[in-house]
Amino acid sequence: MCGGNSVTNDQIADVLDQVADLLEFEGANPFRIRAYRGGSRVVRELSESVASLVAGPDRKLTDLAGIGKDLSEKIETLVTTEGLPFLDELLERIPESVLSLMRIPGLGPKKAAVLYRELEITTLDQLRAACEAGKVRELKGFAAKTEQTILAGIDLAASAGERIYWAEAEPLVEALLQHMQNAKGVRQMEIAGSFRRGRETVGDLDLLVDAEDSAPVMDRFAAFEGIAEVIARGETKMSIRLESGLSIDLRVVPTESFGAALQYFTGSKAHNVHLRGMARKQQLKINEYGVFRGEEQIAGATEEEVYAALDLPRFPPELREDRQEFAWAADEGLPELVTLEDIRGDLHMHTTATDGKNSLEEMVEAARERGLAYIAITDHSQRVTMAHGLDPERLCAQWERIDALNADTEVEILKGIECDILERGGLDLPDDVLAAADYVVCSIHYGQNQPKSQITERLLEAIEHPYTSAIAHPTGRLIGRRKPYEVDLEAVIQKAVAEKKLLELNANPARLDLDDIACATVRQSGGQVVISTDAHHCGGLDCMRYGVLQARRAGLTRAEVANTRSWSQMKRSIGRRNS
DNA sequence: GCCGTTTTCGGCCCGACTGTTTTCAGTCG
Repeated sequence: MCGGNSVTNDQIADVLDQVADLLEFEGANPFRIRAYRGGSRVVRELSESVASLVAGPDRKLTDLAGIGKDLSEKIETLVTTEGLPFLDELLERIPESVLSLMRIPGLGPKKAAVLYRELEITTLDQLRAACEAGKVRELKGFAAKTEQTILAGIDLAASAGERIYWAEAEPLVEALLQHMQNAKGVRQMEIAGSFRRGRETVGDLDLLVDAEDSAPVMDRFAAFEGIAEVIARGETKMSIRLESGLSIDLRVVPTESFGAALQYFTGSKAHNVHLRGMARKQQLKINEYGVFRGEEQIAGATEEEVYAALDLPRFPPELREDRQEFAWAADEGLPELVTLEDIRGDLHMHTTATDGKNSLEEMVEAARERGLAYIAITDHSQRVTMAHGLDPERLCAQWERIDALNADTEVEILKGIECDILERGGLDLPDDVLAAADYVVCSIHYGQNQPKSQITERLLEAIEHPYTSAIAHPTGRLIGRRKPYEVDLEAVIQKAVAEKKLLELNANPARLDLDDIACATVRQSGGQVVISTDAHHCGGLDCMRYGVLQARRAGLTRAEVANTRSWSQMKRSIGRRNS
């Protein structure tokens, strides 16, 4: 196993993005810029480490679509020397801080370059001063209005690019749809964009409306609560910004184009670029109004129609990232993604015995209301003193209550424990206690500052332990506000697959601890994920849908999510020694 | 800079809106 502090995929991708930004600022060939951005995306979304790919003899970087001779050489340089001379050359010509100018809405590379060239502006503070002195309006291509826009945008630039959690956007989306329902002449309405694709976070919202007349729809849109400004308003398109800083785009389209527009505005951009490239090869053209052969529109009213015109299935929005979906469509067909209805049990939750807010009985009742067939009660173990973790005696007392409850409830209650992985390694409860549990999920709460190799070793040992069922928080993202611990996730995933133990995808929307890329890795290696809520109160059980959304983005099917099966089926497939 | 079952050169998704313009470039999604 290769350890050490090798360059991560994210770090490589960041460098490629920075090169793209700088090239853009220099006015380089837009397709060259796109190539760098494309390369960045490929690296960032790759489920294996680029560093190990470079080190290994069997595969080449150029095998990856979008990575050619030049990019592969630059990436290899990055991996082996941890630097990139080409980036250094660019930074000699352009101060890094000018890139912050491009974060101002409406200020792109061309205008930013003019500001730098003519006024030697390199920072937002200098730009503000120049605007206030009226120097900017004197530049060619600028005028008083632009100067005003820039000045107003400088404050926004500080927070630009901030994304909100999908779960935070959800109530806003519902309020917006509710509000827009009363607009005159609305025939269909849908939120598109990254929200529809179920991304963990969303940067803005895209509302698509099918209506005969756009004016009343736009008037209604302008009256949405919390609106700070109308950024633009045309015949078919309107943009607003809320006081919270979030912007919402509205598009009004005719019925015969609604499907094409929905497809177009759902994205992702990379998915659409790929799709349009395919269309071009078939002498077709796709835009937000439909699919066209010459002048003739051959599809557009529904998404099914648009995709069918290209001989493609309607991709679930969660898959539209130009990862593998087109290859799947061409070969074995799209996976049938797991749904919330498939989920039969929740295997991680807490009660008032430790740090939960509701009693055992209340959690069972809440699970019954949500139609779950089984749940595991997994309070903390004794080491977690802050949460009043359970020692063997208290745990056994809880299990007696569970036995009694199981006698007359339709929800099967499993005797579980969230057993701590100790700082020195090993588990927090004796083997004879763990052997008597139905379900043991292990996690790290202490010693998170240890070196990566040591944390990894602790997790690997826990996976190997005969009485464990699953590992919670394998990426270390879940640990409060503190910095997540560092871990060799690939090694953990490989081990879990080999030992037939489960990796938990936590459904907490703000702290998903297996991202879609990690899930995809589990999927590719033939492993199993368990989606759990880690609920600390009854309402927390509702989070299951966020976990399902994340699993769908990773392309996970019903069969690849363990808790879609009955408990008796599921426990047979876990490589845990039976007591 | 990437890519190729028409191509190793010449393409590369496509349209709306704004502001500064005398017909369009820049920006955005």
